[in-house]
Amino acid sequence: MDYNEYAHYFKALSDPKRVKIVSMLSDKELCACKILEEFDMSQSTLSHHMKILCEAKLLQARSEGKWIHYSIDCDTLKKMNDYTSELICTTFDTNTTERDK
Amino acid sequence: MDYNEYAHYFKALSDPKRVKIVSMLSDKELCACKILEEFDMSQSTLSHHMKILCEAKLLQARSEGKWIHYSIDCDTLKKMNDYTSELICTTFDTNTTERDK
DNA sequence: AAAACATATTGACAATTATCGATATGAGGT
DNA sequence: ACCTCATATCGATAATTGTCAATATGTTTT
Repeated sequence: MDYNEYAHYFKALSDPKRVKIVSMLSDKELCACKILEEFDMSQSTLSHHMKILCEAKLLQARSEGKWIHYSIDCDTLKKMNDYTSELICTTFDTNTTERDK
Repeated sequence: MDYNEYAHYFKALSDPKRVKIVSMLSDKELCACKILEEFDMSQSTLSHHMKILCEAKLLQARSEGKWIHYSIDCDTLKKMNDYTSELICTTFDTNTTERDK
């Protein structure tokens, strides 16, 4: 387990605006200008957030003319999902006493 | 969707040491002193990290004598898991062209 | 070539964070 | 009562982060 790698993924989602951006991309790809419309934030700030999400590989970017289309990088999301799955499955159940087992 | 709530969860795991702490608790509960043994960190710093994890409800604490036993809060982990699951399932597949469909 | 549009980068600043040593609290053991 | 152990809190500091305005880069349109 590379703790740094996972912390990097989670850090990318540690800001509510970035959570919203990723959620907006759940079922489609969008260019930055469309994403910006949903926020009260400067263009440079959004660009900064997109960079963080791409560098953490939560998003992937696809250039087309003057637009850059962003979408979710499923491989990374699957890794995050697997991580939390394992924590749930193997967790010691503190709500169950020895007697109950 | 409360973006603040989810950002709070993810923020708690945005530090590699906290990822390690949560992983250590994947199959058992541990007191802070046992966790501290695995780190090169002061006791006050660990206490700070435990507070962040508990306040984000990723961990729960159980007092017993002079010890405090920490364990994973499954409800929150399930929420995080569900969030990433939805992003994976409903994601627009950018690796598939219109022609392929 | 110039204007317009989409995005990235730079430089600055305030707010937040991780860290430590020192100290406080609180529970058991002697 | 005192000492020890486990944990929390406080105060300080260096590093990181989110934000903006200004500017740069690159593409399309006129």
